[in-house]
Amino acid sequence: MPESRSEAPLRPTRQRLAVSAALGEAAGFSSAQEIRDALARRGEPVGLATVYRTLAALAEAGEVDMMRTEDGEAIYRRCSGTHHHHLVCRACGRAVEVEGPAVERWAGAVATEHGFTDVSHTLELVGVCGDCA
Amino acid sequence: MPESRSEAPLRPTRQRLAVSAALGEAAGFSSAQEIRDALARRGEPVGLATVYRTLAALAEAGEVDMMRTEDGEAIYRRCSGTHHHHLVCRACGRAVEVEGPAVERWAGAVATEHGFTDVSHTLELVGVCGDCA
DNA sequence: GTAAGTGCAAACGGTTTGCAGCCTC
DNA sequence: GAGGCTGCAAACCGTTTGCACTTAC
Repeated sequence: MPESRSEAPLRPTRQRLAVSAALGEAAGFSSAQEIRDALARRGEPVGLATVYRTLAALAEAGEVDMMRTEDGEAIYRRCSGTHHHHLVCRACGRAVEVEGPAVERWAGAVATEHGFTDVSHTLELVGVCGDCA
Repeated sequence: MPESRSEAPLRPTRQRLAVSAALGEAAGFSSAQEIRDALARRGEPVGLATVYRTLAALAEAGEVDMMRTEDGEAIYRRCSGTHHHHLVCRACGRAVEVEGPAVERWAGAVATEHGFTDVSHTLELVGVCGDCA
């Protein structure tokens, strides 16, 4: 098997650019379907399959992060410089972005301590917001 | 809405006891299907639907935690007294349990700061362990 | 006896894939 | 011109649900 190093360069087609742009504009995480809908509404229809393929490619290339919602849906966000987490209201769904330098540091320390490298983490807080309490 | 307090007592049927027992014996997380297979192998067949319904009930009752694997499968573990998180090797799947008092505290603080109450959190660390590096 | 619990199989919903045609290099 | 890329629709797969039957109380 020849490759395994840098994969194919990934052609800059209209669809790929559109998906990439949509990801850039979205504030937080978006699901594949949301991206598809947003683009369709904007007059740049892209097949759902293509959205999934593009997202998979971007994730592979390390340009986007992928997470799972509580009910198993995949959601994506462009890998932004600032890494943050979400505090979500389980009643109304409102979400607040929070940063946790302390957590980041702790994660790194724990990983090292156990001999792990190249560690990433996922953290999610779920509760009831003031309005819904 | 009347309820929200103690729900129905949950009848101790053969199936429920079996699922509960299987969860107790499993070291880490198990998927619904794994539980079903394990029970079937042991000669205690339980319908898949029943396994799902039982797990949902146990989760609702706070007796088990539910998480999602990277590919969207739901996995469950009995809620042990000590709340801990997992550091998983993305190559061999080995998992180490870690505790993070700092994280727990941080989560509580952030939640309060934003007016959220009754907050729970999920945290997962994924990396490459020493053996696989 | 009654309502909760169970099994089966069909329905679901998000994701993946096969294939014929289109488009970038 | 060749091979990657796209769209469509069918296939997948874990999970949920409708319904008739069984069982705990």
